[in-house]
Amino acid sequence: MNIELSLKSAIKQALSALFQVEEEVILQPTKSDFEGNYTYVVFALVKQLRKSPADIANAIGEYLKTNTTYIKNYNVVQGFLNLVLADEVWFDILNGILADENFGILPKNNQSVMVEYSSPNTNKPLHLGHLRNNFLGFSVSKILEANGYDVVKTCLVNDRGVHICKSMWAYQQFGNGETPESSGIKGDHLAGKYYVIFDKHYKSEVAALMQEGMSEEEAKKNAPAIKAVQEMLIKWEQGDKETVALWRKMNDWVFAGFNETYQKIGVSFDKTYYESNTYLLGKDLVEEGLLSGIFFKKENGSVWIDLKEEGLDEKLVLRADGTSVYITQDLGTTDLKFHDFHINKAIWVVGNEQDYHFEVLFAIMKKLGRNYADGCYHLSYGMVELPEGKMKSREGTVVDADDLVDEMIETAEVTTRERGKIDDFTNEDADILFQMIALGALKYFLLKVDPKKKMLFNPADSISFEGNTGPFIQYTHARICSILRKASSQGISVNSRIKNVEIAKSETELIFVLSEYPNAVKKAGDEYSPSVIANYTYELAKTFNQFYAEISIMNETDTDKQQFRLALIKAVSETIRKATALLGIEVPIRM
RNA sequence: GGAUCCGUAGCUCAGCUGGAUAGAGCAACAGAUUUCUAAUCUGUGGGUCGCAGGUUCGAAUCCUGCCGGGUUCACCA
Repeated sequence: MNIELSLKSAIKQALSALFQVEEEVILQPTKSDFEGNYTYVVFALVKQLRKSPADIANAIGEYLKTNTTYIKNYNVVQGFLNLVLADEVWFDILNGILADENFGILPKNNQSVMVEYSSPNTNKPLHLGHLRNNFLGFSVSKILEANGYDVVKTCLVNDRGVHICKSMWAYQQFGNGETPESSGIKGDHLAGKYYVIFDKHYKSEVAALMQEGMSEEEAKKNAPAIKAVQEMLIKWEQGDKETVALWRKMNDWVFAGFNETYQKIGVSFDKTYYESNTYLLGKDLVEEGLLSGIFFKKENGSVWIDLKEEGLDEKLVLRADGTSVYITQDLGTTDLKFHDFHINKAIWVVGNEQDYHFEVLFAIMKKLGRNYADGCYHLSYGMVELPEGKMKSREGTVVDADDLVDEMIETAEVTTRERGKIDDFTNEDADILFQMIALGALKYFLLKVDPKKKMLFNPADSISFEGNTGPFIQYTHARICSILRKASSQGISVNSRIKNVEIAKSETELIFVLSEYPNAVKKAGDEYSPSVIANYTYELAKTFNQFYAEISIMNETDTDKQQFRLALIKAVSETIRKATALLGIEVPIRM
């Protein structure tokens, strides 16, 4: 049963019967300082009914108490009607949750959505910012699935362009045939190494030219290294055998490196697009737009669109020389996505520095008459900053994803070993646990903050496993499993249907929080926000721990009470597991 | 300068579709373990919700202006 809906309709009925009014009923959880579970605010009715708030509230309360079975009691404070649910209701709710294998999974909505995330460049390894992106994308995919969508996870790899040629050229010049195997360096890091080497080399060339009297601007254009890279790009586009072979070789190293990282952090894709395949797309859309008069050509041959009516500006969609710009490609790939899959919506998980780009992209799609344009959404997330400021690759302040994960695993190991609770684990099981805790901590840390907001990554906080953290939630799950193991070892099984018993406040609170899980899933889906799930899960874990500190289960002599509590904590552990799964976090049965 | 996002406790963040005395975690301090995992729990202190107006019975929440900060405004991606 959904008590909230039942209550709402009962109140609606009361309003109609008592005052002959039709009103949308909004309920809120009662603040903990007051007695009650749900609160109805009556101020809005005062003017209309010309009665005092207290009179209205009392009348409704009395009506509910006599005409429904949900309400044990009520109290009125100012215009707030606080409703205390009848004991039976708690058992109904819990039985409903226990009987529903798919608790928190919304029915299929026959809609499908594509979530594009990660989308790395193949010239350097993943860093902390990518982790936020990957965790967000993966989690949002899971959340949308739980909201009834079919989800296609995609990754658009930026595997071509000037920046890729930079690492290629530097490797050609200074690589001496080094490979991941010969150097022991992970492929993506190896490519990144040469990207850095290029940058150094290029800078020294620029500096030398400036010494000779060239302006900085000129020097940057004329440095031999950058010219060589530009030539290389042209050769690549012409399909020059040697260039393409080098490109393929280095990209393969990078992909191998990325895959290793993806596997370790537990993200995956259903479909990978490569920009090397798609970068030419979009030109036919430019043609289309020109024909329909949505785009226009300037004297030099460049193609533009006027988006002033949309509150934007004029925007270039094709260069004078006929080559694509960034947005041209995106026009093409967007069409491709909707063509390849029968999707109703497409989501791009991309940092907020591209807000303008996506505004323009969607506006153009709409003008081109693509009826899917309204289903396009830019999940724009804020930057991850360090205590000393922004991450800057040039200043070496970038936090590398692989290094960070490894450090977290080490910390998890040290912290866990210290407690001495898993001394009997095999090394293999222990390693699985350390990784689970490390990633739980990291993912939770990055996901608990509203995606839209920029966030601070403080290394000291991120390795904390106490308080509002992933490991706290994992620990709570392990605690529950420990009790269930104890019950099982005593031959006590957990019934999936429980009897009504005397119930304590910490128990009703726990059931209340449990009952809100589907709301959290819905809200997280509507807002594309894993932080809603993270905050919910923390609330649930915290409420359980309060209950745990107060109420014993295995020492309970009343078997009905014990059964009730076992069923309750089982539901809690399962809900924790389901909720954390939506965040891409696993929970252990011991830790 | 235009556009856009943000500003809540010492720090990191919730709350923002208007509701009661603005909540958590960390840090500080004081307690709880012969009892199901103390990675836990209980308590104490800590706030002009950037500032000023406005709308309303009621504003952290909505509107306007200002102050402070981020991002963006390439024939780069």
